[in-house]
Amino acid sequence: MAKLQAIRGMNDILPDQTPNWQYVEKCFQAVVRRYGYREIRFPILEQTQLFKRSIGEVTDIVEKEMYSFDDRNGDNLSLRPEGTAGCVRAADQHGLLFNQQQRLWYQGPMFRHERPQKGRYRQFQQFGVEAFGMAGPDIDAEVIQLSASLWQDLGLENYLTLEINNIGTAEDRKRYAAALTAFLVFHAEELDDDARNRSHSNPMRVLDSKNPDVQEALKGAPALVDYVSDESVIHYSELKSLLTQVGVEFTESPRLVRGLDYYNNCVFEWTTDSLGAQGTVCGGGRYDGLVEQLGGKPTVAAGFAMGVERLVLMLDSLGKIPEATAQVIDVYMVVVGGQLAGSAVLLAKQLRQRFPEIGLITHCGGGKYSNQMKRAFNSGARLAIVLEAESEQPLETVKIRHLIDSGDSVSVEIANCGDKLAEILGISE
RNA sequence: GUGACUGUAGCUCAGCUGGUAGAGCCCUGGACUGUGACUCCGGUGGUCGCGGGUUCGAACCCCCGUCAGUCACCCCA
Repeated sequence: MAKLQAIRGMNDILPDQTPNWQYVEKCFQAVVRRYGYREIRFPILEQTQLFKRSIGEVTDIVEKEMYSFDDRNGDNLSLRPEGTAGCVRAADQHGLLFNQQQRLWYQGPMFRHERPQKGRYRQFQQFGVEAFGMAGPDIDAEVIQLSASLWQDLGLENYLTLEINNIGTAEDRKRYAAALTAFLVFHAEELDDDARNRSHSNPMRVLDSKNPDVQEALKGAPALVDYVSDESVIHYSELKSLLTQVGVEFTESPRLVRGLDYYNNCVFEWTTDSLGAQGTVCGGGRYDGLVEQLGGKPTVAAGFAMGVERLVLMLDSLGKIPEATAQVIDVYMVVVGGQLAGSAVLLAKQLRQRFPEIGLITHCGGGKYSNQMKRAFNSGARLAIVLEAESEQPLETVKIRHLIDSGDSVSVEIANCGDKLAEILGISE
């Protein structure tokens, strides 16, 4: 019988790696707290319709990457491929949006059926923030600044670059898309199949094609800038001014087009060249029309999401994860002789009650002294408490041995073990 | 979804032109050591990703399929 294995593209994160994740999570939570964002949690499963209506019917995500299925009631459900749609649905359903401002954050797994690759998995973890009810460019700037704060805390500020672009309003893009389609149809012979197919369905996606021939053909194509309304232009230039004032560097990328339909006005991406082909670590922008599109009252919004796997990969390869994040044990209790098991569990219980912060492993499974000591050293503990019977008499003393500093050991009466431990570990009660 | 490369013990790898597998580390037993780590001796562990085909016989420098990984395309976080 073949061994069962994890679903392709869905990874187990093992104990050696989890401290790295906890480190990133801790940093992220510290930053969002600093900016006054509150956590929201919403289901991993939603009606497929939610994603079709928000992300867009003709996007790659909806067309070929969603995990969709009929449940036992015959409802068509999908594992969420991103967080914004569910966040909007949840916030609106519970009346958090109408006539209000909200700063929200979330974290959790997303699912897309893509071919796995470094930094791209079928189940992947995202952090995101969404801000509702604020129309000005100041909230756009805040959201971007928040992400920049995180890079600073993680020590990544020199490894990520910010690209921004103004994609105008939905109306602007409708007019632009028409003009672009006309251009692409005229130049159809110079395009590749992929570009040709998109000329009608999603012409703006053709713009960021990596095919040099396509890029060559695009010379002379109508520019989005010329179709963007004055209002958008002003909003965008105010955002740029704010970013400059706050010291967030950026480059403008006229070709930056996000793959989800709900974005409008300013969009942005943080990218790195240290992750190979999956260079985008964080992306977002404004989505003023989405709430209404999903049936809510018109509510402006902006937000972003970042890929945690990519961040962890980056931090790991750059050596930016502090040593101290790994979980360590403080005390390893060595128990030689089966008749001491009762004394051991009792002492351990008392110590754990008295020092709730320390980590204490009691050796289980018996074995001779030398092997237990070996485990004690390998555990990384600072101290070993040694319970060893000298005779048939009840145990009166234990040894406390330094494992890291000196190797010295002291004998203490079992009743005074806690006091001695507090003294050595410098715990004040 | 497309292409290229890769897949041998828990880990890192070796295996000459086809004849049914080895090393180091790890783990473990013992010796030694004033009770772990040095040194010495011994041991566990692999139907060579899986399934077929070619061959008297393939881990193999043969073929096909399949699964998985890596990288690129694509996509996006």
